[in-house]
Amino acid sequence: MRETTLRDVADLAGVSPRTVSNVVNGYARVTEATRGKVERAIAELGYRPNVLARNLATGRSGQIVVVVPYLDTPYFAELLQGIIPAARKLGYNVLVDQTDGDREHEGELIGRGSRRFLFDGMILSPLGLSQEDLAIRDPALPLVILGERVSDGTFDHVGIDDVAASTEAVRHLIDLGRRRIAAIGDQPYPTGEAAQLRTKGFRAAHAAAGLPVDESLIIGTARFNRVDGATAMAALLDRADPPDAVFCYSDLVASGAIHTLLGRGLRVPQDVAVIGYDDIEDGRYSNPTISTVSPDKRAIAQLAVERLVIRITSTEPVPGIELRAGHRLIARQSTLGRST
Amino acid sequence: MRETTLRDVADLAGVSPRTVSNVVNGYARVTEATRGKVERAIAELGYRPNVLARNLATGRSGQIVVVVPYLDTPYFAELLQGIIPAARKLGYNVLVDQTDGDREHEGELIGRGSRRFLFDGMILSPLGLSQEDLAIRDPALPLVILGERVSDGTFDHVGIDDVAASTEAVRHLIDLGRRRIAAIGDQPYPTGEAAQLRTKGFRAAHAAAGLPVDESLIIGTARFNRVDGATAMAALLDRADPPDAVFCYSDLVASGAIHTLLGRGLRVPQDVAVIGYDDIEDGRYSNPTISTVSPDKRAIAQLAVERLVIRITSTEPVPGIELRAGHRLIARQSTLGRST
DNA sequence: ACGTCCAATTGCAGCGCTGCAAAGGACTAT
DNA sequence: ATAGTCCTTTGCAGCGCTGCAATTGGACGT
Repeated sequence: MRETTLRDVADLAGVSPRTVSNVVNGYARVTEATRGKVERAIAELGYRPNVLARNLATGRSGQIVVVVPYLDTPYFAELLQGIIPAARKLGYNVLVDQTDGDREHEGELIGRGSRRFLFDGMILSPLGLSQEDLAIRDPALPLVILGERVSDGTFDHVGIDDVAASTEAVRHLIDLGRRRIAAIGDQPYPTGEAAQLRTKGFRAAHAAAGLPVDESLIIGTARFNRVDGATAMAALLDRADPPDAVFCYSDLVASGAIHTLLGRGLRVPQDVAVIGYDDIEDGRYSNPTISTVSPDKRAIAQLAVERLVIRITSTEPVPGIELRAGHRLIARQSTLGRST
Repeated sequence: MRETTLRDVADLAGVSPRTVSNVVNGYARVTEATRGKVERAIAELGYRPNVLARNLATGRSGQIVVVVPYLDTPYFAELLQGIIPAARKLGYNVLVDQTDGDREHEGELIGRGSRRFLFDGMILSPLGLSQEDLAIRDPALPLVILGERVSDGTFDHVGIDDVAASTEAVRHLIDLGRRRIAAIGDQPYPTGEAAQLRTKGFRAAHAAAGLPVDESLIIGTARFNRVDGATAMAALLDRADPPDAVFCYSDLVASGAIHTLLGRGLRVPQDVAVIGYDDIEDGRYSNPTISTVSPDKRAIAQLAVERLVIRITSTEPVPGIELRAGHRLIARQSTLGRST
C-alpha cells in the first residue's frame, strides 16, 4: 500500500496540491472553508508529509547533529541534556553521532561527505582532528566546535577558560598544603590541545606559588577515562616518591585514580588528595565525593546552539568567534575530607 | 556557489548522468575508460552525491535511529557502544534520539510522524509508552523494542529474563544471611513493566526461600536514577526497623542508596548490603564496588541490530518475536565486603 | 557480408514536495 | 456597468537522484 501523498489529499479535497501544501505549512492565507476541507482529507487519509521530499525541495532539513567522540562519557551525555532542549526550542531536532575519536570519521563528517545534506548544521567535539585537520572542512557547513580548538575564523568555538580553571584547581591543592602534586591526563601531541591547556594551568599554579614543577609527575594518558586514571595512579604509587595530591584532567580519570588509591589501602584525601574536571554527576555521589572544576555546561550548550542557529539562518558569512562559558571550583571530600 | 550535481559531472566527463550514477554506486558494468573519465571529473569538481535526493528516489535512507529515554543514563550509553558498531558493520548509520521518557514524543516517533521517512528502522527503549500505546504504531516502521515490553507480534523485542535475574540477585542477598531485604524502584503502573518484573523476582526469591515479604520494604521511584535511590534509601533508614539489605533496580539507584548509607555513617555491606542492576562501569570503580546483575549488553545490541536489519530488508511481513540475551550475577564489595 | 547477441550506455519519467509568479474571483470605487 | 484592487488558489518547473527499459555499438558466428 502506497504512502499517501500531497496529491492524494488534494484530489480528495478537491483542491490543488499547492493549496494542501499551504495548509500543511500554515502558509499564506487560506479560507476557513478550504482549510477545513483539506484538514478533513488529511485526517481521512492519514496523510503525513514526506520530510525527505520537503528537504530536497527546500534545501534544509531542520536537523542538527551533535558529534561527540564517545556517548558513554558522562560529560558529553550531560552536555547533551542542555543542547537538545535548547535546539528544540529553536525549532531544530537534534541527532547525535559518535566518532570514537576516529580522525577519519570526524574528518568525513566536517569535510565534504554526503551526510552533509542531512543536517543544517553541526556541533562537533573533536578528538581525533588536530587544528590543522579542521582546515579541510567544508566551508558551507555551519559548524560550532566545542572543547579546545581555536577558531580559525570560519567557525565558532565554545569553551571555558581551561588554563584559568586548571590553575584554580591546582592552587586549591597547593592551598591545602600539598607540595608533591601530580597531573594525570597530559597529551603532548597535536590532538591533545585540551590536555595541554590543563598542563599549562598546572604549571601556572606552581609558578604563582613559587613552587617547582616535578616534570616526572606529569603523566600522559591516551584518553580521559577510568581505566587510564587507574593505571596512571598505579604507576605513580609504584614510585619511590609518590605524590600527595593529584590533579586529574577529568572526573573519570579521578574516579579511576581514587579506585586505585583505595584499593591500595590509602586514604583520600589524607594520604593523597584528588581533584577532577567536568563535574559529572558521578562525582557528586561517589565515595569520597570528588572535588572538581565545574564548567557551566548549560551555558556551553546554550551558546553553542544559539550560535549555530545564527550561522544556519544567516545568509551572509558569519565571522567565527570565541565564546567563553563560566566555570567554578567545587571542593568536595576528595580534597577536603569528610567533615566539612 | 551551487553545489555540484550529477549532471555537472556528466557534462564534464562527456557521459550521461545515468552513467555517472552507475560509477558512483558501483552498479552495472562500466568500462575502465569511462570509469576513469568520470572519476576524474568527480575529483575535479569535488562532487558528492546528495543523499537527500538519493533517498527520495530510492525510498530508503541507510540510517537507523536508536531512541532512548535519557542519553545520560550510563546503561543506555553503554548499550549504544554495542549498537553503533554492529549497525555500521551491516551498512547502516546510527543516529540517536532522546525522548525524556515523554509519552507524546515517543508516540510521535513510533506513530505516523513525518520523521519516519528519515530512517529505515528504529530501535526503541520505551519509557513513557505503555503496552497499549505501542499499538498505535505505524505498522510499516521496522521496529525493535528494548526493555520490558512483550511483542504483540508486529515488532520484535529484545531483553533479558528480568524475573530470573532479579530472583538471583535477591537470592544472593538471602544466601548472605540477610533477612530484612528492601527493594527500591518499583513502579506499579502501566508503564512500569520493567520495574514490576523485578519486583516479581524479588517476591519469587523470598518465596523460594520460604521467607515472608514485608510489603512496606518495597519502595517506588519515578525513575531509576541516583537522586531517587538516595531519597528512597533515606526514607528506609528513617524507619524504626531499617533493612539489612537492598535490591536496587539499577546501579544508579544503588549508587544513590550507597551515598545515603555512607553519609549516615553506616557501613556497606556490614550494616546494609546493596545490589544493583545493569552493571555499568561506574559500579566497577565506585567505593565500595557495586554487586549487580549484568545483562549481556553486547548480545542485546547485536540481536537488536540483526533483527532490525532483517525487518528492514525483508519484503514480506516478519513475525514479531521475543529475543532473550543472557545475564549473570556479579558479586562485588557492596555485598561481599572488601576482602574477597 | 549479414544477422545475432551481449555488454555498455542512455533517456525518460518520477520520487513528493515547494518557490515563484500568474490566474482567478470577489469586492469596491467611480 | 466598468475598471481597479486585493486576496485566494493554482500551474509550472525543478530540487538531484535512480529504476526501468530501450538504444547503441562492437564482437562473433555462419
